[in-house]
Amino acid sequence: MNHHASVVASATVSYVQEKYQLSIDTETLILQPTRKDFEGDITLVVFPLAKILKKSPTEAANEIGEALIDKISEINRFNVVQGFLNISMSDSYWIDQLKYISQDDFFGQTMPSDNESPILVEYSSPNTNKPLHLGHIRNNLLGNSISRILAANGKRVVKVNLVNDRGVHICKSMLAWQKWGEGETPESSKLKGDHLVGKYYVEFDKHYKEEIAQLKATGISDEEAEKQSVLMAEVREMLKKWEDNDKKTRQLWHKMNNWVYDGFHDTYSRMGITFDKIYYESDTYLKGKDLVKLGLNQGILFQKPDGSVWIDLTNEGLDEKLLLRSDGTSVYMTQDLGTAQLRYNEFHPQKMIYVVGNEQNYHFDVLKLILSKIKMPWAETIQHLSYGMVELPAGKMKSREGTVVDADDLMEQMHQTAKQMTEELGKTGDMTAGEAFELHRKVSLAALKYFILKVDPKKNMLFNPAESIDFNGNTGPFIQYTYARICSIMRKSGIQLADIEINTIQLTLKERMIVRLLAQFASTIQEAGQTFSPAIVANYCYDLAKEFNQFYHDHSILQEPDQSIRDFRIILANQVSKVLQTGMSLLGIELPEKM
RNA sequence: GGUCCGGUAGCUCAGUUGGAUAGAGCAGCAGCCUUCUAAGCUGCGGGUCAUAGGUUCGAAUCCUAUCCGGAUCACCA
Repeated sequence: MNHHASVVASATVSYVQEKYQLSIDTETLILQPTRKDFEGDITLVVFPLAKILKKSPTEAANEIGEALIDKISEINRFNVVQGFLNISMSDSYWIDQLKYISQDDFFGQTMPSDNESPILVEYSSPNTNKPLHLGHIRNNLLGNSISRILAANGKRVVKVNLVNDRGVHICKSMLAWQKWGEGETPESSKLKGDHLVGKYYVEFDKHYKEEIAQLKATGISDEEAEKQSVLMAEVREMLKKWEDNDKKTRQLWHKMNNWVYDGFHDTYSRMGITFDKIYYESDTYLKGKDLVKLGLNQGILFQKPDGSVWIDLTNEGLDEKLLLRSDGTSVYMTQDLGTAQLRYNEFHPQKMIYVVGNEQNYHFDVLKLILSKIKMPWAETIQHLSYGMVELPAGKMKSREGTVVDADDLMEQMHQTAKQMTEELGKTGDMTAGEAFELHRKVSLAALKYFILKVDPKKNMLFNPAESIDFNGNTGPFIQYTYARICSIMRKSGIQLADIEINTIQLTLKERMIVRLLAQFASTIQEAGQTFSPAIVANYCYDLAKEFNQFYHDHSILQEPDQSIRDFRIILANQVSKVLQTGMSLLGIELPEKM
């Protein structure tokens, strides 16, 4: 709760206590920021109270309003509209708030406590058979931003990535390269490693489809054709060799995976994505079998006659789920059980967050259920942070059908757009080539990141490649621009902030609004941390920037003749820039000082 | 078919534990640069909050049903 809200809440509670001997909880009071059309800073919704006090809403509102003015010197005025008590805090209250905020270098953030156990955030988790696309961008940006938001809430965060570097799909790329690659390398083809490998993944699919079509032409069923496919048999053969540690297969696997890692490294560093620890599925894919054994011994799991192991979740409204194949090998779920335990043993985290698309909701429901059924005490530390798909106008992105928006291409394309727009606006006339490049980079990434992160994570979102991502309006560059404007004022003022202080002045409406918004920053970060939603931070930054731009338009700052007012406005502007900087950094967005 | 998620302006999205006349941006139209950066600001038009019931002082928000869209329910990961 914001400071002024809690002041009003506790005063109201104690008034009701004293006057009526009724004890009410501050939580039951409904307080909200006053709507713009009415005068006031905070509004108490009186209907529930009126009921308790057995008075009409208007009567109760007036009574409480009078009492608040009486009790609290920071409360100036109030007005009652229907059942709403609109309360105005005094100018000096808001000025004190700004003073307090501006003296706190880490305003809004909670300092980490050392002895607390960490929060693990798993995200990205790419496959090494194809380059990253827009869906991965959303995953990476969300994971990265949520990690930062949790850190700002005083949590110790460990960012982990589980690379899916083995399996049938990897073998498809390998086989295709072996058959048709003619020794092509990233160097010889001038292709980024991940794109080169992805090319052979698509290549495999093309040949495989042809083969199936030919087989089906002989009059057999789909299923039968897939069984008879020579290509697929070769892939399985390769996977078998890989599992048997066949030297040549492993060499090829290493070589191609390293190409991909080089490519991923470029993409990650361009996006500003980092990890504290990287797991490889090739190291962990055999784990989890001991947990299955435990479950069998406990009688939670059962074995079918063919030897396969299952769990029956029909009582929970789910289905039966396979945990070990009849040949004793493990499946996706088995591995995830194993890696969860591995991480628990390694970090003893208070929470393990998995940033994974909502298509895997079912998987994580089952994962948690199994763990709690076999009585792992840490089962409830697992949390699936489920986010929606990025859709194209034609529907879902599909790698094999080529309907994907490639991450590298998109970033490059946006960089070029930023460059073009910046030049049209004549912004880079006095910049060196290097400075201009940095600006284009920051602006284009801000546009992309903000575009993704401003949307509520759990919702699906749409990206239309035909329309370029905006640079005006509710966008990252808009917020950057606001920041750059303030930086410009600071440069021109020639003032050291330490040399000026805030005096008591009369505030304009806009000035009040901005201080009020600034004061909400701390609770915004908390809410974002609790709901795992960078969108809340993004929308807050937009509101603040918009409010400031309106203020900027009809208030002079440096030209203001009254020194107290001028100093106040300089500190106010500076504080807006600090909050924007912090807020945007939680989204992984950099702010340029000139643009 | 079962389960889960979603449906708010032409388009993309906000809308806090149920609260006042449902908000932004884009697109469209009309204005504002001799004055701290016009990537900005101001104004106009644009809505049956999918539909129908219910709960109550009060519903985009909660409940029920229906319609539409998506995901998922593999000895794939």
